[in-house]
Amino acid sequence: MKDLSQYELQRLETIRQNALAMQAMGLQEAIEDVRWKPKISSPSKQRKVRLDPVASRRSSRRLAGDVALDDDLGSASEAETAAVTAYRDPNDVSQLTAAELKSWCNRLREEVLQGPWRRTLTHEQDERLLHANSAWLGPFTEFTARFGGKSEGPISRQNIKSVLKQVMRLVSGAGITSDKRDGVFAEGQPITLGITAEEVDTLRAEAQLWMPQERSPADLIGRSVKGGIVEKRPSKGPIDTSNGWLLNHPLMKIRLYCEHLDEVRETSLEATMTRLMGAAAPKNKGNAPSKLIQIRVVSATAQRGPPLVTLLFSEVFREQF
DNA sequence: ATGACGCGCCAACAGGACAA
DNA sequence: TTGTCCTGTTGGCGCGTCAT
Repeated sequence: MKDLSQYELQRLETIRQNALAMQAMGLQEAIEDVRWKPKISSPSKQRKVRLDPVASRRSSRRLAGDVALDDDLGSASEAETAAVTAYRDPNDVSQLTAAELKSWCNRLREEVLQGPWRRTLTHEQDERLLHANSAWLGPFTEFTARFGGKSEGPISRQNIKSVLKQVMRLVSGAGITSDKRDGVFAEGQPITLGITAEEVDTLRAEAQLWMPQERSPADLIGRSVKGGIVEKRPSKGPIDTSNGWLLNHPLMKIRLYCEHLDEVRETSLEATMTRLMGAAAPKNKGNAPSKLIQIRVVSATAQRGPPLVTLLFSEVFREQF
């Protein structure tokens, strides 16, 4: 294992120490349970099957599910190899260190900012977007990637990327268009960090009237906004066939982040992060913490020094509050 | 010009949560 | 127990880019 930087060596050592600590606590089986495994997907019922089955036009190591590994690993010790092999998915944010998560999110935002959609922004909208990007979209992305999923779990790269693109449009004030109808949603109403959860819900209700999902989100039914009243099922007009990806999901992520900031203000950063890391009862409907969350707690406390995510968000919030 | 590959978009699907 | 709702993931397709 040559040419590894000091940082990489230190990271490998941390992973190795964690593995030993887990083993010492008899958690090896639990580690195996939560370690990445290829999903066995059940055959789809309705997805159309290619009538003329031909080999895929594409072939690549990535598409074949291959994992890129450093060639130099051949000379690594067993423990080092095991540590690196355990680190299988570079996009599994739950396995990233604080610095890696930050860097991963920075790259992702940069990627979204490179998209062709940005060329449609006016100078003013672009300035607004860049300002938000340097001010709060970073922490928003890190929080959403790490805790924005079901039961405050991580979400996929694809998911966060889709969300980011729509959020950036909303933040710039350019708003969101659809080829299913005329007009622009939320044009000239740029979202800022000061938006409240209630205001986000009003926007979601407006979104449900502008481009409704087939079934309205339950919490919005009956809500009266300037465009009308949200009904359980829209009676006529265009439908958001993307099942909420156009507006509802991105707005929900913003709301989640608003609620997170509120919680930090009302309690404390430490209490919030402790709860998020699973030490306290989860707020979602009183369910027992998942095995995954329990493991994360152990993993965080087994390390020397403060848990990584606490370190990360401490840094973020010191800047914000 | 052609083929390989990466990526975005969209809709179907999976599966957990909850209500009846 | 069963059906419905909701949210996140996956797979198919088409287009753009790059190397040959």
